[in-house]
Amino acid sequence: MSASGCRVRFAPSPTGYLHVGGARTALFNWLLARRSGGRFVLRIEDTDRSRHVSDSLEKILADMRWLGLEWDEGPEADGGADDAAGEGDFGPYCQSERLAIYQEHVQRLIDSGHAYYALETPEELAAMREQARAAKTDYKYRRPDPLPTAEQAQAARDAGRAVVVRLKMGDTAITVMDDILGEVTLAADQLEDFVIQKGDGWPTYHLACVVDDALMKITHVLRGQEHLMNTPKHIAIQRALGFDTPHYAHLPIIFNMSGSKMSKRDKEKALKRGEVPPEIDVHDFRVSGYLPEALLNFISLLGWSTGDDTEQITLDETTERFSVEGVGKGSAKFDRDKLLSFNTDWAAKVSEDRLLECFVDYLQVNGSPLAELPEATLRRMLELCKGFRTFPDVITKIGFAFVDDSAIEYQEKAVRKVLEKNDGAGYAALRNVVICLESLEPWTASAIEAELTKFCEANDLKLGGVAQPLRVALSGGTVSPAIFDTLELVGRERTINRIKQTMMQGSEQQ
RNA sequence: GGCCCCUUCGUCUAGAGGCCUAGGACACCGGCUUUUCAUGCCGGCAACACGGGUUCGACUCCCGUAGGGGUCACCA
Repeated sequence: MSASGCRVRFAPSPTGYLHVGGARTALFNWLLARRSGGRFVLRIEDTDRSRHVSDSLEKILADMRWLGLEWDEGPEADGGADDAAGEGDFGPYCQSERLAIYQEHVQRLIDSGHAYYALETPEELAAMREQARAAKTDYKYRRPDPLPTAEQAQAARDAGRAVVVRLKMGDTAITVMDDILGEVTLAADQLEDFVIQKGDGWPTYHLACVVDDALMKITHVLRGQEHLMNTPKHIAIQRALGFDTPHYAHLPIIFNMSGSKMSKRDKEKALKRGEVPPEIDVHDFRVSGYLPEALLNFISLLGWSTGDDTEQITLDETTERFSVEGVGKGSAKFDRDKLLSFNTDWAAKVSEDRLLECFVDYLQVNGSPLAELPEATLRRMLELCKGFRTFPDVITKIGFAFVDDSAIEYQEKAVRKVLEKNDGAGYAALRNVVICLESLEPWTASAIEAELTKFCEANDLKLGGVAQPLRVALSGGTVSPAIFDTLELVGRERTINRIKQTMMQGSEQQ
């Protein structure tokens, strides 16, 4: 796209957390704005009060910020807006605060003969649809003739009936010029007079969206392909109102590996089956210990590619390379394995400071007491667990170092294999090594390494012969970071204590 | 069902008529490294949905078929 200074928008409905599909849409819009030196507008589409979920605006803003997709205009914008509200020059940016604007435009359409009052109730409409379905014919709303007058509409309202406003569709086909899909034409007989103002006086999505895009001077609309069939309606409204039509680009839809649409439903279903629910919302990935860098990078490659063999690139590099033309037409499946791989690589790649920052966020968002650990300790944990895939792996691997000695659970399998096998060779190793450890000075990884190496030579053991028993003694299982570092981190006192505790349990059983 | 969109390895994709013996990444399989678990390194398996055209030549262009998806609300 050669256009410069694109004004784009991301327009979520406040119905919960930000969905990954929405995040991809937000990202592409953000990318286009940054790439063209334009503005990224965040607009909240909350015209349906019945669907409103409390807190969801805050949640969406938090998710956007976590991803690093800052918006220039919109609620709590930090784009340096100089208007009173600090949101931007074309606010308000929540549709719930723009009712008068919509009603004014609806009135204009009525006055100009482009729209009319319609008196059918939802029940009547549903019955007509049902009738058509039973007769196996296509239902299409038929424009009343003559049209209800303003007086009739008022009389209906006075009688307690809700009155809607519909837009008159012309009798010519409408062609969408899509920057990804090309020309898409919808024949005139496929278009019907649709509702632009609901019975409660609020605009429908179509009207609000078009009016806002025009008033907010949006030049490019990037949205999901599920909106493709809405676009002719939007173009019709634009024409009736005398607005310019922005560029449109409909992004391919993101699916599950199973081929179904990714939805919150998946979480409920998994829960019902007693499975771990899959991450669907951005917040889910945050809680599961993914890095924003990895999620963003992975998501950017859903429907778009760098054009060469490079895949792992920063947001800045993505911005440099991104173009709407480079977006593919086909839908994409969300491959969690690949995301996991990306996360592993990003965790190994970002700076220590950044990794620490993300780790702390992970711990906090999960309400973990480990969040209170000294920074140096958290850094050490991260360093010892290098190669981890997501943050929970770190806890799994080294979390035992931060619990009470009495909380260690000894895994039966590990005890049998590492301690009891060969006439209790593991116990024997522990019994002997604990003596060396008790007097070792200083208690550092290198000193421990020297001591254990010496110990192995003296006892004709391989390192594993003592490292594994120590692992079981300290953690209850067979997995930990390098044994010397682990001992250092756990500390002498607790190391000795856990070894003795292990031996005691062993002798009880014998 | 009507309309619309889509179709390269299992998955994400590169490919814009000869560069293709179709490239990369994830997954998978095998090997190496290793005190455990990971990580890392090396190697391997694996695709142009099908059928017609057009062309000296089609993964690339056209038509059809099949399959997948979207949409048909006073929800966005």
